[in-house]
Amino acid sequence: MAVSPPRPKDLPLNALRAFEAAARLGGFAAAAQELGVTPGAVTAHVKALETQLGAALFERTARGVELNNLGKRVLPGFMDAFDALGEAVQTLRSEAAPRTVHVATLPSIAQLWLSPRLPALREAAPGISISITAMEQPPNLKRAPHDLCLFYGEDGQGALARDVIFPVCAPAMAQRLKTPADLATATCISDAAWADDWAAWAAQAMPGEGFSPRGPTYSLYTLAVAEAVNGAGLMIGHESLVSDHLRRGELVAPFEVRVTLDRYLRLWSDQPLAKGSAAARVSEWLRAGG
Amino acid sequence: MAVSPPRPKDLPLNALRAFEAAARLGGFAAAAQELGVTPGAVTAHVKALETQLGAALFERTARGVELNNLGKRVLPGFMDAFDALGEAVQTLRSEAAPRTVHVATLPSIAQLWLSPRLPALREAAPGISISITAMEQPPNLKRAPHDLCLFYGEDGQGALARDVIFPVCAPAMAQRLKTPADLATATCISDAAWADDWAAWAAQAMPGEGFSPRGPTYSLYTLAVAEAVNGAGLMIGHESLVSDHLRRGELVAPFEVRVTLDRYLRLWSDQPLAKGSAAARVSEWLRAGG
DNA sequence: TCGTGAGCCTTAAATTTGCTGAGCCTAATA
DNA sequence: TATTAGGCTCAGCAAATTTAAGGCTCACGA
Repeated sequence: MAVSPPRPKDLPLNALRAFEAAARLGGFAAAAQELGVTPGAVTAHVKALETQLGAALFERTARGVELNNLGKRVLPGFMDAFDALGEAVQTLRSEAAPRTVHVATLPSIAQLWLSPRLPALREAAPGISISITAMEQPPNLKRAPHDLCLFYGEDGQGALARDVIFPVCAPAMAQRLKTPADLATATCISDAAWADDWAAWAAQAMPGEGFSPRGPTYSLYTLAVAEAVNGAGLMIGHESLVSDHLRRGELVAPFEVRVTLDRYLRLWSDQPLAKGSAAARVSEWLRAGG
Repeated sequence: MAVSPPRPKDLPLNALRAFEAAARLGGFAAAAQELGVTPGAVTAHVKALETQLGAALFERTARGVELNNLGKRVLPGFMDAFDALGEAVQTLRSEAAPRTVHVATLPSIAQLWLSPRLPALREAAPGISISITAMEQPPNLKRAPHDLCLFYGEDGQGALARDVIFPVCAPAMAQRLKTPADLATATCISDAAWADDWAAWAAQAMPGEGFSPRGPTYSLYTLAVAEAVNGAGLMIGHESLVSDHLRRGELVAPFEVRVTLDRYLRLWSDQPLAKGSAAARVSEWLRAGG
């Protein structure tokens, strides 16, 4: 009933986006990651929103947050709205920079698979500029500013190659390794993100032996590859990522057994790519095998 | 081709909203008003957006700005997206505060028409809290946080009353006024926003005389009414706004001629009001004549 | 059952970002 | 030539974000 101040400010846009992300992803930390901010910022946004509304949207438990009834009722509307906004932004981006393609991919794929193909790609598609963003998790293409995603995934949709793994090492070291049993005395490098690789391979190569690798763990696969080349030990090679090193002889596969995982190197986009667009041309070129 | 920084920030939301508002309304100043910020902030937002895109969205002329081709192509997508977002926000507001109704109206209507009805409305609808925001122009209900708009307008949709005007003054002064010709020697108060009222009335009451009022102009109609009650002069009364003063005898209409304008006191909302919602109940009560 | 560790949110202070408000500039109007 | 309307610039200040520390549970193992 009060006469409000001259400028009744609308609900803050960024707070609404924070709410939508947190609600959709089921937590403030996940939302913070998607939005590229810290969890504290999400906390502040949601709290500001709830204060301004005079009603809570989440139930706080020490184990995280959960949408309450009000939040559940309004979430779909916001998801649709932000989806529409994301599409408009994608359109804007591609119309504003029609000759630029943004690719999101794993750091290891970026360096070991994509980077070696770029010179030929630039030659095949002159005038197209390719920007690569390395990240650990595939982004939500409806929200993030990327045209193409290139990641490993269970889904076969848009697969470029099956994920095939096998131990690799420097040629000098391979001479001492005759059978998988020789691994017991060798240094086995692990990658933090793909910690299960050794076990997955050993399950087929040395069934029933419960192998667990002993050796250093690197957080960057690329670093592990460099160390293996230097003779620091064996590591699990992903065919797509080490084929260049194998061809050049910097790495060799000392054992016969290759394990095909239920996982694919996938290249995908959100909306169907506009025919003839830069993103479509890059995608086709990569699919055609470079 | 460069590997981007870890957090490729998306396009800033507020800048997109500024662009959408400026594009839709055809100027930065208008957008600034709708958004409740200064034009300088809109300038900065749009510039930031254009810089980040690497492409202009507006053509700058000294006479204002105009959308360029790129802007024209992407505007519809953003209008749809922000419309959807506005609807989601409206839903959120009404679900979060189901017993509150936000009304946007002219300051004069707020004080002279709405305010006198509020006590009875509160009694008829206990538990509903009514918040009134006074503004000169009807807000865009798709964007502004209001449930109901109450303004004069040409459109008859949702009309509560026709706009009928006629001179009014304090009773003491009325005794000296026998015919409209006596206006020549009287003080005729004008309202800045309704500067044409005297001419519109005179055109019918004193045809062919080219009457133009001499006397002070007030920017607030309510203030003009108070001055008229004090005997400061005659003013044009709008029937809906001065009927209470006439009934109480604080003002009288010295002449017979009443002019019915092609204008209505209108009450409207954006989305159809949910049956039984607080806004719907208030709207019905006001339409029923209080 | 009790510690211990990990995950997740919150808080407070420091920093960065963005807003305002007054003045300047340009072009169209009178 | 004066005036008006609209957008731009920049110094000073307010608001949002980060950073770092803290608290609260759950899950695990003794």
